[in-house]
Amino acid sequence: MRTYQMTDEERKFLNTYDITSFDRPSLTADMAVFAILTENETEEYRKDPAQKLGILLVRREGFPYKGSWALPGGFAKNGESIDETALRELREETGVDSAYLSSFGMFSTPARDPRGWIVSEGFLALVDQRKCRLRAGSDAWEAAWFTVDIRREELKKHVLANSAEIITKYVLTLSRKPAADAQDPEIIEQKGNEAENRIPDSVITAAVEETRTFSNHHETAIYTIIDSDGLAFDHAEIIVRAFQALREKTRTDTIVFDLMPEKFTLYSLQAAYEIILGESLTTPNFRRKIAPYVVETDEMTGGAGHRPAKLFKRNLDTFYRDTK
Amino acid sequence: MRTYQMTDEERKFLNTYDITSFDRPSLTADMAVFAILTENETEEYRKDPAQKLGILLVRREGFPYKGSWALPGGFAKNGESIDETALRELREETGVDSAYLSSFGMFSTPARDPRGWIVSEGFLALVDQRKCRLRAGSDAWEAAWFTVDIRREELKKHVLANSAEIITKYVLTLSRKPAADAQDPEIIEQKGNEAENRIPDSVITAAVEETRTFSNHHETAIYTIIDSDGLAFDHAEIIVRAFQALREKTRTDTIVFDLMPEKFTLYSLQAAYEIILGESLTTPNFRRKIAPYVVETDEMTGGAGHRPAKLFKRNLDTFYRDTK
DNA sequence: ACAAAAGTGTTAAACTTACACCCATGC
DNA sequence: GCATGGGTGTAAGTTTAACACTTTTGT
Repeated sequence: MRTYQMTDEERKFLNTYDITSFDRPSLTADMAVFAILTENETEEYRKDPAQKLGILLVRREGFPYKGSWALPGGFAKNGESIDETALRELREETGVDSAYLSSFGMFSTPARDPRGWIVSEGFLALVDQRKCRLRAGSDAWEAAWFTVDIRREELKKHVLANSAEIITKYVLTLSRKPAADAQDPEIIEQKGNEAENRIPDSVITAAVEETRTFSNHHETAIYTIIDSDGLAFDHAEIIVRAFQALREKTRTDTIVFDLMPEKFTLYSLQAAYEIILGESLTTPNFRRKIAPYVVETDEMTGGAGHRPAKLFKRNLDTFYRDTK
Repeated sequence: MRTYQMTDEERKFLNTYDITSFDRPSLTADMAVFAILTENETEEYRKDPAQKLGILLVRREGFPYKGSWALPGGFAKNGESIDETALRELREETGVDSAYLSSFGMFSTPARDPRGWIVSEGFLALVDQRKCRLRAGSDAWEAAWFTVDIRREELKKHVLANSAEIITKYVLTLSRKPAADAQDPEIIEQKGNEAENRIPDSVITAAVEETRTFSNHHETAIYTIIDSDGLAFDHAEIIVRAFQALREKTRTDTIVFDLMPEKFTLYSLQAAYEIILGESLTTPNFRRKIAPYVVETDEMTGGAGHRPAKLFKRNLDTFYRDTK
């Protein structure tokens, strides 16, 4: 029971209160939807197809940044929470309505959108690519998976007695996943279009500079988009920050399972970790670490030019147990 | 260099684009400003004064929730980022302009504010109480420190084969810090007021229920305010979530230093950790752990009924070094 | 046969945890 | 003397990290 009681005086205040008389921003949810993409089969019968980190982008149909690729997302509606906005957008864009979803920060740099004052809450979404059914949303006429490659480069490290400045450059390379072939049921609805659009603008590059300043015992990070070729708005920055959030959460939580199909081999799970963390892990150690979070099934893989592997699934017991 | 070029067609679009024709929310930054409060001296000459976790609240001057206590905060202005809003509010409210400051999530439940569609970004701020100079902001006529006590209570744990529901109740008790006495320079400006306000409504209680649902391998947390006596809006929920963020960050980062004065004893640092984590730590182990983050000064405490302690300060070297 | 992935065991080093112990001070 | 906080050492237990090794498959 809420003990707050409204008085007549207050009721009168609220009736005459006009919130629209104050300047206020539009609010959007921008979605960084990650998945593990499986490269096309190689000819070598032994070698497993390579796995890559993928992100979902949509091509902008209208101004501004018409024709550029952007993160899926959309405006919040009155009467829904921002999480509901994010879930609605995810559903519209991928057809998936249950996925790992969490916000990782607000993007509100002045003039980040030429249309006016628009702030975005960034959301990290992890999906199993094979469950996605891409289709065009209201503001976009094409949705596609891009592989993500983020190269980190430390440009400058200035450490003084009681202040420091560390500049890091993130070089983003997003490559459009080779067009879905016939047997791939991924694309359901996609407006066929002019020849111009068939030209595969398959690689997007961008560079974001992160300036971390330490002074007065506090850290501030500022991001500047150095170069953004074919990516709309400040989405290059949002992608970098989303990837950082993904890496951070991968280290601390067991969220990688959300990128996997229900049943998976331990090797593919390890590969997913390695892709996100950007380092190779030693198999025995990795297995010991994830052992509590998986359970063996009685199914096996087969048909590859090597020893078959047991299929595992998530151990739900330890999933619930992590209640601090 | 930004390679995006605007066409005439796009310029025309933007000139006629009216962002105000869409429904949009007001945006505020709500600040959970934490500090370590030192209780009044005890009579026992040996015993050090107790330390408590404190939070800054302001009493609302206008409707709605007139007379209730609320988190400090305010509306974002066009032309500033939300972090700038937060820093501006912190400065206005405490006089502090350099502090640990980070956002911990958006609050956007429909109807959370009776004035209309208002969403808030929650900010965690950690300050050294002794550096604060409280004063009234534009919307509040009184600011005060409250000690924070959050009691956790697991109400229900329903774990099935592949779903679970865990309900936890957080009972909040906020006690106004005994009025500043003469030698305390904390309060600079404070509008003196009617006798009614002298009655010390010194204790605020509230209860928030957290429902964590696990289904489809995903976790969702929903917060419901069960009882909020004297706290405005959904601020009881924001305080609980801010405290969770504080505890989480205390475990992973070295943010506790931001609550401490420049020079401190290892015991007071340990006490700060214990207050936040809600558990007692063993001294030798604690010291080993924080040893890399502190450096000895040549100063000592004295005058208490026990052995004097060395004063330490933060080791800035390791502060910068944590660059992953 | 052999390359690629699947999978196990062993050991040293690092870190965590628990606990036992002594020191210095003001009254 | 003694309660209180200040401070150190040691040893057991656990976790992490590195590496060496065997197994199974399709061509």
